[in-house]
Amino acid sequence: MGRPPCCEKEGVKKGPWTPEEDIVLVSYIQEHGPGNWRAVPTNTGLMRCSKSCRLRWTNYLRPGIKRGNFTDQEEKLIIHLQALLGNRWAAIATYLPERTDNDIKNYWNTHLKKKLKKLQCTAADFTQDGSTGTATSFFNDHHSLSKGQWERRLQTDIQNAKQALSEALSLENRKPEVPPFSRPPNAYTYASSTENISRLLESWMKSTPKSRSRTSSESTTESKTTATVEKAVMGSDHAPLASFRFDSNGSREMAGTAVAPLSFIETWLLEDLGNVENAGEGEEDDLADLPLSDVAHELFE
DNA sequence: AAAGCAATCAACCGCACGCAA
DNA sequence: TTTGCGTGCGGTTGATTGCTT
Repeated sequence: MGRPPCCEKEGVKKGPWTPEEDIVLVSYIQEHGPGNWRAVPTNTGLMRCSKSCRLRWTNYLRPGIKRGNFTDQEEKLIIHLQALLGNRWAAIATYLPERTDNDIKNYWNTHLKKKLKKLQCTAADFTQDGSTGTATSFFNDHHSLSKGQWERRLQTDIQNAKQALSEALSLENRKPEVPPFSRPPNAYTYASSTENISRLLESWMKSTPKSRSRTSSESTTESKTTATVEKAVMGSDHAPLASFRFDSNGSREMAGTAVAPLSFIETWLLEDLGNVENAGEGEEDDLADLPLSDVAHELFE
């Protein structure tokens, strides 16, 4: 009884993906579109679990993924949304379409948690001093409540967020543009995948043999890998577009790539954060001074 | 230069959910 | 209604990298 494993454990490769495997996966998805992941290892010959293939695609190879340092705005948005939604990383990631839930989760666990903890200590110090430091309000808002009150409030927050999200989505649905990730598979372009892999290969090749262990076959093929990727991904019936992002009112421009238009709630959050940012100095204190619940109640009631 | 430690992040694991038969 | 499958999600792990001593 019980569910069978998603794949046979024996003969399944684990660990980091090689560029060659990435090529195979991207080429396959380029042809068939994402989905039906169980069939991917069988049809591609990849010795990978279907889940592993899906994860590799969604977290790394998928078009439009931005990697690298989080901007101040992104950071604040994550903090804001985490306070509102809790550890619902997938939901949070919908407001940062260029970041994966995994990325956000990692960033939260490695950077933001510590940062907020530090802030919490600072806030406690402020409170003890009898001052009304800005960092206190957020934490007082949540921590002074009893557990039951806090949970009810959280439920309300979640409800509000859901409502806001559906409103935002309905607003976006009226626009001709459709977010890239909600497009049917055939509407995807894979230029960004090429860029992703090229970037990946570049960094991979830049690393010294000392810093990165690899097989001899990998090292002999690396010089031609980038070209192979380009060929594999670009040399197909799917004409690679320069960008799958859109440029319209409210969109952002990043590294020459137009970014999807801001949703209603995202705009609101960023505006709010912008105000906080401009309100004065002591950014870290201001960070924690986001009256989430109250604003949400006022805004969405 | 080398060893030890901490930080980071890609990837894995297991559970939950939705849907079709 | 039940069952099985495919997929999504969040927590956790472990390899790698960078920093400190």
